[in-house]
Amino acid sequence: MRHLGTSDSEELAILEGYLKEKGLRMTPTREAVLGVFLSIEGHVTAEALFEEARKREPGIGQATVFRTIKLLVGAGLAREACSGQDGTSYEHAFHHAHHDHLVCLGCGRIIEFKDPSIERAQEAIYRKHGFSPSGHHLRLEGYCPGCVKKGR
Amino acid sequence: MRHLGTSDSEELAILEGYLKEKGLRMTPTREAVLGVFLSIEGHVTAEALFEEARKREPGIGQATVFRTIKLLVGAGLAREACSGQDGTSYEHAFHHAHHDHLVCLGCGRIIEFKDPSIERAQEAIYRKHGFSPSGHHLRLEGYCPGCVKKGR
DNA sequence: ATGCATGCAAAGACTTTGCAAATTC
DNA sequence: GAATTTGCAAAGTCTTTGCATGCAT
Repeated sequence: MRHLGTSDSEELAILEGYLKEKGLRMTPTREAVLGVFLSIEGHVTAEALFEEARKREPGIGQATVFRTIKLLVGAGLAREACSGQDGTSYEHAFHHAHHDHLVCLGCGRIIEFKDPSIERAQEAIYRKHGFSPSGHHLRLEGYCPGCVKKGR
Repeated sequence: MRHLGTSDSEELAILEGYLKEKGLRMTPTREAVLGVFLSIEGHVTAEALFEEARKREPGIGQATVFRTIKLLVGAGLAREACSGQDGTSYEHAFHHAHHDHLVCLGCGRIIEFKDPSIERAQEAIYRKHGFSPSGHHLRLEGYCPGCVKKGR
């Protein structure tokens, strides 16, 4: 199996800390799933994570992947990105600047972006209503240039 | 069964036009599902729609509700709102000003708002990437003044 | 007559759960 | 050694599909 690189050691430490705090254990399987997750940029479905993880840990089961994803979310390393018809997909949540999504309804392409003026406007909304901010999701849907050209 | 009110006649006409265009037919069942959908403010899950529709058309089947929702979406009357663990929920898409949501994670309160500067910024994002806009979802999460005071 | 619509039940896709064996601390 | 983790398979959700019957045109 491939080992986690040094660049992943911080995430590994976070997961270990989270597990210890919960009285849970670090295992090779969990390390492998974390490694796969960190090696994939962008969004991963549980299915994709399972396929990749199986290359490193051939005997791994789907259930373990699902269980481990929940741990990663709990540890603040992963975040639910969106639920489509391929199931829920996840994205990096640590050392990964917050961004929003522009999704093509034609081909499924996802573009990540961050817009300061949107962020500022959101802060204003929170202030106006006296809310303490905790997080947000913005998803813009439409058709990309390619799909528009093809007639949706 | 309850009949559609005059205020719903515009939506009814839209659905009829859409169906005719597709070579499909308007039926009492479809009218009932539309009526139920229009009578529910906010978000509806397919399950809730089924339960309500069954009160008006006792023999209606789940499959018909699912099939009809897709027609409503196709006709531009409904829109997918979000997919959670209760399944996908839908909201009104016609004559229903677009709005975004500010959600309190403490008490579940939902405040609807609309912010012109956010809308403008979103249009700019679409233009910048050459996308043809189709819709968006913005959900701001946090804690409302009351919950903050109570210590989350 | 032709073909769409419906309800039922079966199938499908995605996720969770139960359990005995293996592994970790 | 005690308790957690794992893989497998079964069960659970939510949604879609197949099909015979019923209706509309």
